[in-house]
Amino acid sequence: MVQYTRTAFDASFAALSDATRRGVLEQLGRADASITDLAGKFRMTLTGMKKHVGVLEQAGLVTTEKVGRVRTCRLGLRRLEEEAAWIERYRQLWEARFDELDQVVEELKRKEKADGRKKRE
Amino acid sequence: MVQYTRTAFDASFAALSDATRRGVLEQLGRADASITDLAGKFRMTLTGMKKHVGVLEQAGLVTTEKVGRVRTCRLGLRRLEEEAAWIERYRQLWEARFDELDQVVEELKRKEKADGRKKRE
DNA sequence: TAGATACTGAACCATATGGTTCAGTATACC
DNA sequence: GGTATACTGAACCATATGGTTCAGTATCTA
Repeated sequence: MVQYTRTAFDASFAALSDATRRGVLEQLGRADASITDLAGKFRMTLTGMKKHVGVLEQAGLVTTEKVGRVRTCRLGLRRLEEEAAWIERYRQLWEARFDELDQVVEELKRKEKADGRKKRE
Repeated sequence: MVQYTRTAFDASFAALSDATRRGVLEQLGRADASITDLAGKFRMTLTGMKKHVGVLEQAGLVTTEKVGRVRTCRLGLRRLEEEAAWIERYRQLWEARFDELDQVVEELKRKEKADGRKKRE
C-alpha cells in the first residue's frame, strides 16, 4: 500500500469502517469484555476477534490488559473528538457549497426570465 | 476479503480514512474540479486520482459528470449525517462509561477509607 | 487533419483486511 | 499431575487499497 504516514486520525476512521468493530465499541461502552466474550457475541473465532481488537487498539479506541489467561478489553482514551470536528466542519462546507449552487441556479432562473421577456419584446 | 454487506455507511468511513480523499472533499467544498485539477493539487497521476474519486463516488460523497473530455467532480448528496450521529452517540456512551468507572474508583476509595478506619479501631 | 489534452482501462506491485485453521503456550481447576 | 480454558502466532486465502506505468480512445484546437 506504500502508505507513508498513517495517522491515528486515519486509523480511527478506518477502524470505524467495519460493522463488527463499531459493534465492539458499543459493547465496550456498556461493559468491559474479554476476547472470548466478544468473539461469542459476534460469532467469530478468537483469532478473528483478536485482530479486530488489535485494529481498535492501534487506533487508540480500545485498551486491553491481560490478567491470568484472560485479556480484558475496555474503551481507550481516544473519544473521537477530532473525528467529530472534521465531520462537523465538512458538513458546514457542504451546506455552504450547496447554498452557493442554489444561488447560481437562482441567477440562471432570473436570467432566463429576463431572456424570455426580451424574446417577447 | 469476504465482506458480505458493505454498506454506504461503512464505505464513507473507509473513504474518510485517507488524507488525500479528505483533502479532495475539502477542495470540492470550495469549488468543483476536474480529475486533472485534483491530480495536480495532490501530486498524483490521473489514474491514481481517478481511483480516489471512484472510492468517494462509491460512498456517495462525490458525484461526477463527464462533458467533452473533462470529468467534473462535485460534492455528492451524502452529507455525513448518520456518520456524525454515530460518533455523537459513541461520545455520549464514552462519557457515561468513564463516569461509571469514576464512580467505581470513588467507591473503592470510600471503602479503603472505611477499612483504614476499621484497622485503626 | 495533426497534435495536444483529458481521461480510461489493464496490468502490476506491495501491503492491509477480514476472515479461517492448526498448533502451540500459559493459566486455572479438579 | 492431568484436563479444560483462554489466548496467541503462523500460515493461508481472497479481495481491497494506494499507488504506478503503458497503451489506448475521445475530444479540442490550430
